[in-house]
Parts: sequence; structure tokens; C-alpha cells
Amino acid sequence: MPVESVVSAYLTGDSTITLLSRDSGGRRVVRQVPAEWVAYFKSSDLDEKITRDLRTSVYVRSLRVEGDWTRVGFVNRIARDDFCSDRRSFVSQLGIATYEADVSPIVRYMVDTNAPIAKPRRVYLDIETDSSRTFVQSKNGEARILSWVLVDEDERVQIGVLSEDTDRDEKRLLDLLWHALRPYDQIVAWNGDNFDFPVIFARSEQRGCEVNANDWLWLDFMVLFERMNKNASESGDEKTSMKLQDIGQAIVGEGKEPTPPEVIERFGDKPMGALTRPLWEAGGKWRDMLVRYMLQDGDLLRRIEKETGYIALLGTLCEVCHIFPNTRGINPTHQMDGFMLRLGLERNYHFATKQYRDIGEQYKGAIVVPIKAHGIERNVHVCDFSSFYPSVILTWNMSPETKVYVPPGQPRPNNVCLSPLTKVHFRTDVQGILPIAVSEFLRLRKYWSDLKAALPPGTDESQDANRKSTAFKVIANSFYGVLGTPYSRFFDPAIAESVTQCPVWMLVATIEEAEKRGWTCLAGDTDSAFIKGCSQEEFGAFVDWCNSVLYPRMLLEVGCKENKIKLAYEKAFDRLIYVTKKRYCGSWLHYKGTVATKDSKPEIKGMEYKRGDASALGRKLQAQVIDLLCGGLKLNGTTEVPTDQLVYFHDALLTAKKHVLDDPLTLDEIRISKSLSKPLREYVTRIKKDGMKGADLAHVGVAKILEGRGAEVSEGTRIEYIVVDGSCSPQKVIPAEDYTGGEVDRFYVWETHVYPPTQRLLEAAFPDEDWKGWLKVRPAKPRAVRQSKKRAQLPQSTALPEDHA
DNA sequence: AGCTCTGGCGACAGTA
DNA sequence: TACTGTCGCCAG
Repeated sequence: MPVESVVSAYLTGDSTITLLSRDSGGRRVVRQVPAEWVAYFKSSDLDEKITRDLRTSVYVRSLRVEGDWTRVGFVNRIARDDFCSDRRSFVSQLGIATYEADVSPIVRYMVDTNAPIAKPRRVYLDIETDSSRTFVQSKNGEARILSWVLVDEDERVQIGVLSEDTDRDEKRLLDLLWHALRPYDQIVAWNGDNFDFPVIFARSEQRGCEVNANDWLWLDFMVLFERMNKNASESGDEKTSMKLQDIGQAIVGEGKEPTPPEVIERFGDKPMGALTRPLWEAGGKWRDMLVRYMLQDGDLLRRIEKETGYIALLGTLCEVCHIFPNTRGINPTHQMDGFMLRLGLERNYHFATKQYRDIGEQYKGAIVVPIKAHGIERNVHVCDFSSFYPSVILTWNMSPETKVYVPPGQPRPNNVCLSPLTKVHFRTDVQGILPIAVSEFLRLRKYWSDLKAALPPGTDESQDANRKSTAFKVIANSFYGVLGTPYSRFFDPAIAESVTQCPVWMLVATIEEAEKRGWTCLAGDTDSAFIKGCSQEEFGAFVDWCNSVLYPRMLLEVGCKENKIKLAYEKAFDRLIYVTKKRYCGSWLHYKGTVATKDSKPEIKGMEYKRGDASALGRKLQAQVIDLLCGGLKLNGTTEVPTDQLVYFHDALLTAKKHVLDDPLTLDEIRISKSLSKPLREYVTRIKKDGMKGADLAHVGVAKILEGRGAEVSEGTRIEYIVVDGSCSPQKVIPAEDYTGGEVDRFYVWETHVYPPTQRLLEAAFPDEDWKGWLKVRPAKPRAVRQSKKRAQLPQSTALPEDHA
């Protein structure tokens, strides 16, 4: 009998799993199965007496032998913990190791039955609450829900609006929502985990709605978007805000709708979201405008998904990993857990019980080669190792159960290989479970991308195949990280360090070989080397030689039996300017053999242009100079510095400087946006030597002000601010929302956020020119000693723009 | 409650 | 002024 696909599952009490699925007519089917609190043991670890004791214990529901393993099902969580988890537990006193004794019955069920994860019926949700309450009050369920909107994939729209300001009517509104949700399985909202979902739960409980939220999968689209979009965006412009309207604007070109003039006239100049209460109260056309606003947000979610396909990709990832596509399914550890537990079961392998441990020492990571690039470099060839970390895991057969100890000084056995920099040894005669997993990822990725190539483009089948291919790429790339986190079941710092250090060993050897040929390595990072001094043909031949001679020789020396390492000639730069490690820009000669054209955009890495915490003016000036350096500049010889053309740069600097110092500056141009990486309370205020409290970081101080105003301030919140006086320490800052147009320290803006990023770039490109002269714009401080006491205590008057103008 | 990693740059506050 | 430690964000 085929196992039905599962939409969602949750524990009902300690001993029952409720499984949700849908029949062919789309009706919900609820089924209950016993929850199994399972622990595995190695049968060889159990003697007859222990087995008998387990079998007859009232705490044990089932016991069976599966291959080399004994699978014991306990009656509930406490029974399993008492037997297995605690340090003083029954089995730990006997010194018996347990396996997977932490796995939840839900995961156990999904892994054991191999039940397919259903494709959930998705709906996008947006709610509005009473704007007379603060965000925090709303979030805590202290504000009435005024309205909700649902939009589904077929653009079917449902709306609920409060009729009267009573608990009774709010209950009607909520019951209506829960009823409207019944055809759907997955509920998607922007920032849902932090707002919409808890608000709905809290208000429904207050109103006495009889509903079980576990019947749905709750997905926070913002969390998913943040993770998936990290490497996708080109400039920093898209990274300054995670507000739905801003993301909508960046992704689908719509979202930032100004408040209609008639609304401003009647209710004041605020965003629509801050006017929900007055609009609702005014009724009639005003209430309709509120609904339209809400509708637009709901539909924005659908359109962002249509454009990005991120939720669909998550669905594929979760399907492959036997987990449910809710917010939790976004976590790589969770994904890997599901995938690996199933793989282990199929391969007769079980993983050690997950330990809760203290965060240990950091281990060594990748190598970043010191920069030798100087000025504008021409004709730079770049090679890189394809999927370096996965191929290293395969080549060294790195896995917890293949790891063996070989005492120092003792000869390496034949069936063992050595990670040369970490001195960790691995057996090579039996493939480890981690390499099995990695080869599965790579095999399945290839399978789906081949299938995608064979299918007609644009079809659903082709898109699905493409997503599966991407999903396996994502999993393969996150695998190493999961080895390195103490929160993961697969945490093994010795293996993780070997995964990073074998590449160090190979990259260093590659660079040495290139330099032996008289070439220069200008830069290199983790898996890449930037080489100058050779022709394309020579470099291509070098890459081939590395693959066919150098690496086989090196790997033979350390005993690897299989060579999955592959170096590729990725691209060449026509021009390349390195500012520092991890910060460079350049224009391509070719990419994987395809010759670049005049329209090819420059490649930009790490520079302020790419950063969401730089000021927009700083990004803009840097972008202009990058365009000049990588394209606009006419270079005659390969090394000649075109001093006659420096005038272009000086023009750009002059214009930018005049603008910063003299023109009105908009908020968008000068705002700084940084996120809180932890809850506000966890930022410790340092105590200074004199016993006084140290200053908060700028964005932390502003966050505290905003919190006082009732705004949402939590981990991950982006805080926007303006520096009004950067000449003192600590500097003075205000929330961006307080900016009215004048109160900004222009000198600081130029001297810190606009010019220096470009100055560093120009100094890198033209190291013989002097670029310092453009920096200082702040008039000299008046000598405080010559001032009267009163005058000296006034704020730095020169910092105010009026004085300059 | 649950959490992919390390290397590296630059802004900043504070100290000697 | 030079230096240290913290923080946020990016490269890979």
C-alpha cells in the first residue's frame, strides 16, 4: 500500500501523532498513529540481561533488531530520557552508547515510513491591527484586529473587516478567518513569526475561538527571503531594508505606494500602516482604502514568490529532507537532520544521540592569500576548485565512523589517508556515511539538472527539475557548515577543520607551482587564485597539469584512494583593482571562455557599493568611480597610468563633495541602516575606567529610543539613523524617522561615509597619486581655551550646515 | 527555542 | 596617537 503524502503532523499529548493529509477530493484527512520515542543501540553493546530488562520494562513499548542495531521504542519522552539521555541514566551508567535517542516521534515517523511530504495548498496572509496601539502592544495581543486579507496562488482574494469595535465582532472576524483558512495548508506572511501569527493566536485565544493552529504550516516569508536572497542582490541598495514594501519595490518593481493626498489631508502625513484605526473608524470610502492597501500587501507576497520561487524551492528542499515547509524547515541543521536520518536508515547506519554542549573552540578556516595586486592590473587569470568542500569530503572519505587514530610517528596504514595539516586520518576501504550523502547530493543534482536540460523550457516539469537541482546544490553547500556547528547532530570540529585545511594545503601548492613558472599570484581566497604573467593558453595548460599531474601526486602521498578534486579555469580579468582582501572590482576578458562584451558589467566584491550598511551617497560615488576604472578609463599600455585622465575622477569627486556640503540632503541619501544581531537587552553597556557607563553603539542607542516609542525592536530588526554630530565622542545620532531635512553633520557624512570608500579605491588604483587632499572638509575647531566658559559648552556650532553655507 | 562555518574589513569607543 | 575589543556585514 503506498503511503499517503503528509501535509503536516504534530504531537497530541505524548503518545499520539496526528497526521494531516488530503484525499483526492482535497478534503482534509486526519489520522492518528502512536508516537514512538525511539532509541537505537548497537546490538553488540547489549548483553542478554540488558536486552531482557529492556524487553520486559513497562517503559518499553517495542524492541526489535534491525541489522546490527536494536531499535527500542519507549512509551513516552520521560521514559526514553530516563533510560538514555541523562548522564546518570540507566544506559549511560552501564557505559552503553545510544543513537538517535533525541529524535522526535514526528521526525521518526516521517523518516521511518518515508511518507512523502505533500505539496501544501498555499495562501498569503496579511492582517491590520489598531494603529492607536504600538507595534509591541499589537504583537502582544493588546490591539484589536481590524481586518485580514488572504490571497492564494490563483489570485483568489478573501477579505475580512471588523464591523464594530466589540469583542463579539472581533470573534466573528477571527472565526471567519479560520474558516477561510480551512482549504489551505501553508500560511505565508511577511514577518509572520514576529507579528501576524502571534497576534492571530493571542487574539483568537482571548476571543475563545476553538481552533488548533497546528493544523496549518506557518511560514515567515521574510525569514526565508533573507536567507535565500543573501547572495542574489547586486548592490547594497536592496539590502538596507527588509520591509515588505521595499523588497516588493526591488523584486517586482512595485510596493512603495505613497499615502494618497486626501488621506494625508484628513489624517496626517503618515504611512498607511500607521493610519489603520482612523481609516477604519472613518468608514465608507476610507475603510475601502484601508482594504485596498492591505490587499496590495497580500498580493505583493504572491508576486514576490512568483518572481523568486523561494517558497517553491523551500518546498522541494523540505520534500527531499522529509520535513515540513514551515519556518523551521528553513534551518540547514533541521534539513540535514531529516535527510541524513533517512539516508542512515537506508544504509543501516544510525547517528550518535545529539549532545547539548557548550560552544567549543573555533577551528581553523580557509586561507586568504595576501594581496600582491598593485594599481590597475591587466590580464589576470582566475582558477578555482569546483565544489571544493564537498569534493574534499569525498576525496578524503571524511566521516565520523571512518575517522581513525594513527599515533604520531607510526607509518600510515595502507587503508588510511591523512589530512596533512590537521593530522586526522580516515579509513579509505569503506565509504563513510557523510561521503555517501555528499555523493547523493551531487548525483541527484546532476540527475535533475540533466532532466531539466532535456525538458522543454518553461514547463512546470522543467521548473520542478530545476528547483530540485538547486535544492541539492543548496544542501551540498550547507553540509560543511552543519559539520561545524555544535548545535548539529553531525558536529565534529576535527572533521570540519580537515574540510577547510585540506583546501589550504592544495591551494597553497597550486600557487607555489604557478609562481615557480615566474607568474605572480595577486590574490586568492579559499578556493581561488588570481594569477598574472601568463597567456590564456599557458594558464589553461597549467590548470590541466594541476588536474592530471599535481593533484594525483599530492593525493597519492597522503593515501587518498579517490580523486574528486577539480581545478577549473574560471575567468580572466581585463582590468582588476584590489582594494584589500575580499574587496575588489574588475572587468572581464572572458568568463569560462565566453568573451566579455562592452556591456558586461564589472564584477564587484565586498566593497561599500555592495553593503546594506553604507550610505547611499557613498555607494553612488563608489559606483561612478568603479565604472570609470573598469570601463570609462582609456588605457593605452598595460601598465601606463593615464594621468591625463585623472580629471574624470576629480570631476566626480568635486560634484559629489559639493552636493554633500551644499545641497539639501534627502533621508535616502544619508541614512545608515544596521540590524540588531541579538535582543536589545543582550548588548552590554561597558563600564568605563571612571565608573561611568560607556556609550551604546549608535544603532543600539537609537533602537532603545524607538523601543520607548513602542516600535518593534527585536533580534534582526533594522535600525535606521542619522549622525547629527560626528565630531564628538561618542557621536550624536537620531532615529531616521526624526530627520526633517537639516539636522545632519555634512562634514561627517563626507569624511566618513562618502569619500573614504572611494578614496581607498582610488588609492588602490592610482597608488602614486595623492588622494588625501579631498578628505578634510570640517572647519578647524575654535580653540576652547580662548572661548568663554559658556561658549565652549555649546554644541560644536561648526558642525551645523548653516554655518558652512 | 533553536541556531551552517571561518576570515576579514572598517566604524567606533575607549585606553594608555 | 596607536592600539584593543566589539559589532555588522560581506567573501567564500
